[in-house]
Amino acid sequence: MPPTRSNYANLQAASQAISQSDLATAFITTDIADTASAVNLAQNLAGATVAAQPTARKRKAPTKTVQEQQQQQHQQQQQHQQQQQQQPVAQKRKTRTKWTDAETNDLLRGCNTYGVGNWKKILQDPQFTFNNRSAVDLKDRFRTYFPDEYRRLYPNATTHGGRRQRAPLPNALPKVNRKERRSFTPEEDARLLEGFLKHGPSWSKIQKDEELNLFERRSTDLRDRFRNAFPEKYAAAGFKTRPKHSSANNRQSRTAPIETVPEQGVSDIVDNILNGNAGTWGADDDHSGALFGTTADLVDPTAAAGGNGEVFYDASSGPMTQLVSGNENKIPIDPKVTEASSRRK
DNA sequence: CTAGGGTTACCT
DNA sequence: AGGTAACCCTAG
Repeated sequence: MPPTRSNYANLQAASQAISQSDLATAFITTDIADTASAVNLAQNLAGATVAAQPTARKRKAPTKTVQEQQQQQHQQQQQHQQQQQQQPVAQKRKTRTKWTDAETNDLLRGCNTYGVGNWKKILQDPQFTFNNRSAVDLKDRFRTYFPDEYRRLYPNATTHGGRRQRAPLPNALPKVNRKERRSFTPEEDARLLEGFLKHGPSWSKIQKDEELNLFERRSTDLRDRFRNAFPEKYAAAGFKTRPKHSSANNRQSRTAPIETVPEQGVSDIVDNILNGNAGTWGADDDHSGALFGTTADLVDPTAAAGGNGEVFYDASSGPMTQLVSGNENKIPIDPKVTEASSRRK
């Protein structure tokens, strides 16, 4: 159905009615001083008021009590009065800003860390940078950029992605983008250890702990480093340490650094914890047998991320196939609800 | 807060 | 002029 057409007609009609005051308002309410932008804004203002009217939402009307209906009616009346009084205090539409590859890459990394759907967390994580985006923007970007994945993850969605197979865009996200190696300093190691004793294997918490000042490192890097620098403590905590080296590959010389994160996923960590293999940090004083305070702690999302910051994006096998479907433990839709609902004593 | 439907700016 | 990416709105 094309409501667009009627709205567009309305918009056109309304645009012609743009007054000088509208333009003036546009100038006042924006910092943009060029006429074109102001006109554009004015058009938006005019269009918005008109378009809002005839656009009947198909969404099911929620069952409201009579009292609620009256309240709503009252609110609408107030709104109406306000609109009539102080004319065009309208809400201007946010100016359109194209998503950069870097942003998209961060979005993906965020999904790796927190799981698809935790947009707020991704947005707030300081290790990711976005250009004035909201959590909804992140969701929208994911939905438009990975329609197939979105549809698979959210089968109830009937728009935005059921449509058309998205153009590949494969090279927009180079798999590599490997950061330059920065060796851990002894000071960093010390603080890392301190953080572990304080928070346990909640690498994201350690990363965010301001006192530890490990901001520059990603949570996964902290985990990798800890496993490498304190293997015995890592093992004592119930995690699998890395084998000395992989056998066949000769490239892995003696000084070979940790190259990739092993297959250990969230469930492994949770299992270890559930089995009581965990270490003695954070002495569960008042947490009802839990070694950590919250479920989120158990399901440390950092464990879900891949190694070395590489985004799980494989153009050859389709967007994010590994990310979302290769291993559910690696990239849960929502870490909170995926694991750890199993009883833990 | 997110999911999901709807809207519109921008590009070709 | 149509398609699409980046927005908005709002139920739950």
